[in-house]
Amino acid sequence: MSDLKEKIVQSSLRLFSEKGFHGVTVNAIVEHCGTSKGGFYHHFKSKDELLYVIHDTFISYVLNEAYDIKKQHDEPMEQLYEILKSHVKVFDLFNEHIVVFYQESKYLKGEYEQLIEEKRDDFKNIIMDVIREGQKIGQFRKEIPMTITGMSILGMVNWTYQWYKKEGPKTIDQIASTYIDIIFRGILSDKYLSIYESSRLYKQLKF
Amino acid sequence: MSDLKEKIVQSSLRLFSEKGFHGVTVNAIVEHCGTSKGGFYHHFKSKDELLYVIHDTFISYVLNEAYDIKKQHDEPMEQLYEILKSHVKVFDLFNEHIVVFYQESKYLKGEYEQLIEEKRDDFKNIIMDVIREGQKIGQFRKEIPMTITGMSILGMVNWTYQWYKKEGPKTIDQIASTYIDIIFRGILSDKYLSIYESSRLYKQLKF
DNA sequence: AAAAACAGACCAACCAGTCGGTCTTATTAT
DNA sequence: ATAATAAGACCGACTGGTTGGTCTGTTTTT
Repeated sequence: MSDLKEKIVQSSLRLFSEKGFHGVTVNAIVEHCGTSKGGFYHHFKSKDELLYVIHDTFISYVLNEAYDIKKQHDEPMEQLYEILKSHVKVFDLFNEHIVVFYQESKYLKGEYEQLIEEKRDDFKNIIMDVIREGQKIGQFRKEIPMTITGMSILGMVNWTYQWYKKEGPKTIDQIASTYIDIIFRGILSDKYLSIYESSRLYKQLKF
Repeated sequence: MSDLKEKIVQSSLRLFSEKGFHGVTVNAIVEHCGTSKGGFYHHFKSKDELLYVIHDTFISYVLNEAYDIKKQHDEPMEQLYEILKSHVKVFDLFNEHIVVFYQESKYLKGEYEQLIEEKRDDFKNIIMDVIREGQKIGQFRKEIPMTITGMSILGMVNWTYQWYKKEGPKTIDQIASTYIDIIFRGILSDKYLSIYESSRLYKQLKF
């Protein structure tokens, strides 16, 4: 990716995450990074394409992480643990991407919308599969509905974008640890809760 | 509130929640509810004021509910239980308000923004106070940080707007029950977890 | 008769995107 | 090596359509 294109993405991330997609004009973007309309439209077909690129960069990264983790671990408990840990860390790496992703995805047009939705669903399904499998083999409690459990976890984690600030008092590791601990107590079966509490996983957590 | 004003709010709720604030023109709204520009601007100073009214209706309701519950119960555990139960139910009553509230609040201007932010903070503080008090008297686990715990809960619950559909397979009561169960297992101290599990509160839950 | 409720043509501002042109870098021909 | 040429990168004035909001006038209610 050329220097200018990267610069445009960075500027727009900053501006979009602050003022929203519709609160930022193309002129504002090119001014912010010291280029021109011509420069912008040389690298992007439209403002909508820029929005898509931002979305895709983020969701592709998250999705690949999840795939990798699922390959490297085979216990649902460990898979969930690692996915959560990795996914929360993304809030440090892709802070601005995430704000845009969750605030502006409604404004993705046509094909762009579909492409992102697919990957978004893929990620959701990975989580759901982990939970289903975990319930099946008795690691997770069977009495609570899978879908709601999955959405609870996603909600707790994804909501982070609403309040997390890099300069804030809590590190991203503390946040991840707290999430994991609440969730694991909440959804692990009694048997596996005690296994978990005496395991390496639990000891890694830092509050 | 006059008939037409109510109609305008209803139409705009429908349209905003589907297409977003910037995806809907004032003309689209007046067309949808069979009035005119004149009719619209007779009742609202601006499109921005309409957005504010929608925000305020919702957050004021939620806030009052929380205040009432805090008065009627004095145990943090019960307060949290009732607030969660009531707050989740709001997704049935104010489905469209909520979508607009969480998607478009960035576009509130000037004073409107401040007014809403205040009430939003008030609500957050109520939750935080309940958790702080609960930790202090030993109902909630002390080892996990209060702020993150609070935001976890808010996240899990608020995220509901992203996926809940009235026609969906899960009732709002099932969802509330699942949230409460996961959260209570996650944050209650061992002593109070067993109290909770043999209490009336637990028996009310329906998965 | 006066005030409030509503209608709809009109306007001014704004903004995504275009287009002809310039400058810089890469490629080819001599 | 150098001139000639092509290609890519970038500039910025301009445009055409859109949209929030206004204004004058009409109807309905008090």
